[in-house]
Amino acid sequence: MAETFKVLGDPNRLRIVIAVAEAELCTADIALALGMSESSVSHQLRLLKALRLIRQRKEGKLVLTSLDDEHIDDLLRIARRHATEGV
Amino acid sequence: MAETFKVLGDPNRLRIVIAVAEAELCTADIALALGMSESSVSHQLRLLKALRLIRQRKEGKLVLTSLDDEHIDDLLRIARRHATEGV
DNA sequence: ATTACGATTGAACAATCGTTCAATCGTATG
DNA sequence: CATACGATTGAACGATTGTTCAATCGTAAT
Repeated sequence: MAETFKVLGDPNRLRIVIAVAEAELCTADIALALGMSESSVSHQLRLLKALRLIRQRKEGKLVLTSLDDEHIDDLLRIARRHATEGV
Repeated sequence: MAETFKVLGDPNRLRIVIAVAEAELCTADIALALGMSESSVSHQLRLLKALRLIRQRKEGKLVLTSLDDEHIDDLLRIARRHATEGV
């Protein structure tokens, strides 16, 4: 449980999760969209996958990443509400 | 948002949150229940309070801590389900 | 006023973390 | 086969983190 929260606790990792929650993206596009290096994105994707926050499938030489399940969406939604409501 | 997740991402802090989700506790009792030093608990409570995960009220020389709102309970429930379902 | 005790604080330390860099792998395409 | 490119990996570095320790504060009781 703590590990699930911990991976979501890094700003860049959270941005990755939010990005792939909206659309299935390849590693390079995530890096481009967030202004990160591909290397860094790849490192983080491995962590996110290990904790089953994301799912990955290969298509040619691209690796496409998307959210793993609905729980993650729920976590994002509730955390956003909590963070927002404080004004 | 990331800070909310981050603060729940430390095992001891998460245990504190879970403990006070079940009952309103004073700092010393949390320390006793979790086998932590009072100092460490106090440091972590300050963080948890800063991010509005917990609420505190004074009663004599005791400081009683409880969960701040329902969102936190929801986050705990969903994260537990996600962590558990992987078998 | 003194004692006792719960609570808080700040400094310091070891441990963990996230990024960068360079090298490498895998797979299409020329 | 050779090239190009997306992706991954491991080592290394600086930065951040959580705990401990000692000192201090606040309040209630003697």
